[in-house]
Amino acid sequence: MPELPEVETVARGLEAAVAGRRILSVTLRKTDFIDDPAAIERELPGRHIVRIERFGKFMLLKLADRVALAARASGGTDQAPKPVPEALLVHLGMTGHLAPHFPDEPLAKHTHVTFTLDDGRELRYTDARRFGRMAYLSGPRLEAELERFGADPLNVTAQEFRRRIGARKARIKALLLDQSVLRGVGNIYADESLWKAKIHPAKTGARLTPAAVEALRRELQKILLKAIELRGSSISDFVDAGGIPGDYQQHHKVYGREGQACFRCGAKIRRIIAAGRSSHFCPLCQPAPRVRRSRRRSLKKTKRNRSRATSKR
DNA sequence: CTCGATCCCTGGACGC
DNA sequence: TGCGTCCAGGGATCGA
Repeated sequence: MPELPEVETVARGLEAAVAGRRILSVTLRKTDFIDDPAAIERELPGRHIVRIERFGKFMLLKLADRVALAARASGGTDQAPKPVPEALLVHLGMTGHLAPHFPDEPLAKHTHVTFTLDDGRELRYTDARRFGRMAYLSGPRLEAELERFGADPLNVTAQEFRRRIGARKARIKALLLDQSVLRGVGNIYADESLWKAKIHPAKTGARLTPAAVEALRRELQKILLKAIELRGSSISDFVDAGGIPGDYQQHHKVYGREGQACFRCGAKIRRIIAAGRSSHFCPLCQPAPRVRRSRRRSLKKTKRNRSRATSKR
């Protein structure tokens, strides 16, 4: 499942493989994961991909600025029009792949988009579950879309991390997964960094000590960098733009290790659902937060459950 | 503001 | 072998 390190790996591979290429034509098949399919068919043919960047879990295929190209072609003008940023956003979801292929390679199952390139190759997007997303955006709409997301976990400062985490009443696991808090962290790296920082996933941000918050930031960054170095985790069918799996899954300490011994203390790794996702942790190294439940609240809950049960009949 | 529930989707694991 | 069932999960959305 592509998270920050996996997306970074694919983006780097695509940067090396297709940056500078021109898109000749677009073929769409299933389009229910595309924001505006007609815009892609209309805007992309003829455009140069200048570079590929990662933004959170998105890849941005930046397109050559039209105005600059037009100005250069006409030998310049008296005014200098402001360049309008344009990009194709690609989110790989759970099972998305974006990779160049030779046209004689058979079309893989679930290939939904093909970009024919000016060197004869095809950039193909396949996605079995179609949890991914694709969108062509430009100008203010592109900027507005990117503004929805939080800090890049690799660059976030201690101060900003503390501001985004330390004052929140939500569970730390939910905060790490919330893309408007941090962009790029998913379930694997959330669990791995919480284990390393010895923080229980159900602890709230506000109940973490400043030292714990900073430890989490540092461990998260170290883990993400190491995972990028190993070209990501291949736990389902993740492969990079060249079809090669990553190696970081061999370094997972808790993810997918339910019932196995903690590498630190030997206790059995447990799995709970937090923020609607399975969360793997060590019950000894990552002690559960003390639940301070008021009597009033527990009564309320009982009452509500009872009324819900009766309303069913 | 935060929560859980629900939906989207398909392949793979598992039980019989 | 083949069927049914459950589960995985990122993100949007809704109601509490």
